[in-house]
Amino acid sequence: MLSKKTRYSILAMVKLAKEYNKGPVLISSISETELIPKKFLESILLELKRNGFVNSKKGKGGGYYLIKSPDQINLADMLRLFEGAIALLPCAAYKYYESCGHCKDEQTCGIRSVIKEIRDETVRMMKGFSLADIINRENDLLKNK
Amino acid sequence: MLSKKTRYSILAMVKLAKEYNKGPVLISSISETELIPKKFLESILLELKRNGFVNSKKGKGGGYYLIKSPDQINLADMLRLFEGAIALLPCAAYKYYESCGHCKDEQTCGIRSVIKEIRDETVRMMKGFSLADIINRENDLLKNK
DNA sequence: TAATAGTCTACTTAATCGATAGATTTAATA
DNA sequence: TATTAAATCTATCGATTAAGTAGACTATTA
Repeated sequence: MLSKKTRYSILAMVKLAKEYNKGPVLISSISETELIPKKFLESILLELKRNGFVNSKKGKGGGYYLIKSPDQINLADMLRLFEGAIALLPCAAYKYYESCGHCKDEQTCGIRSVIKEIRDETVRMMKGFSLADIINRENDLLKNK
Repeated sequence: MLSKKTRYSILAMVKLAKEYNKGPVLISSISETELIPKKFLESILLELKRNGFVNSKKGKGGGYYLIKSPDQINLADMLRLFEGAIALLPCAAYKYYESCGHCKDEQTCGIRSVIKEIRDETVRMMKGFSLADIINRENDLLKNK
């Protein structure tokens, strides 16, 4: 299950994607519409900024905004930031690889092998979902209602 | 990432699967070959027993053994025991459903919709991997080495 | 009945999660 | 230039969970 931090970051990013190219969005505006504790959201947005997802403008008329276009940001990127590895085991991860410290030979470990297979498919799916896809999905669901 | 508890339980179950129909296996034997702290392993096996995965025999010649055959126990079942929901969001879970408390209308929430899609595929994959599959995989990897 | 092996209760310790408070810096505008 | 609006930084906090340990107890069987 995703942490609140990750959930909040996704909610915030989708919100910013909806306001893409419409100027900066206030923290307090995101906080209110998405029901996220303001102070907590501040720290999340700051981290998103440090990692190149968003940018901000200080002072009057300031706020946060997406740097890249909504179809250039996918779920896999966002999850990795706050959750770390996508794989279920460290020995099956690429970007966050670590030995599990249990099996004698990683190359022939059956557990690792199947977990890797799951990981590969999960990453493939997550990369296939961008912020733009999520917004389109929402519009489709509204239409067919 | 899976908790140590879950990892240890998978290691222990695979071990028991390898010894299926060969009589009870000692906690200390599992602890030693799989490098799992004994006391911690005790509590894990107890929980696996309470949940119908294994059974035990006390006294001399005792130990733990699988109840069901290794091809009848899959990854999804095992993960759910110690990790809870497989879905990344509570609103996308079946067996552990909870409202997320953020969107106005769950039926048209784009985030939930894509997370559900990922969940469905993940569960499908996990159900496809049994303890027997993991052991077969290991044998295949050894053969092709 | 002695030895063996699982079971139960109760801790402990460290890390992480979720969140808040308050002071500071930056920028726009009146 | 003073005022105000925003983001930023530092620091801390309480609650929960993860990981693991200790030790007494119970059941089995040779």
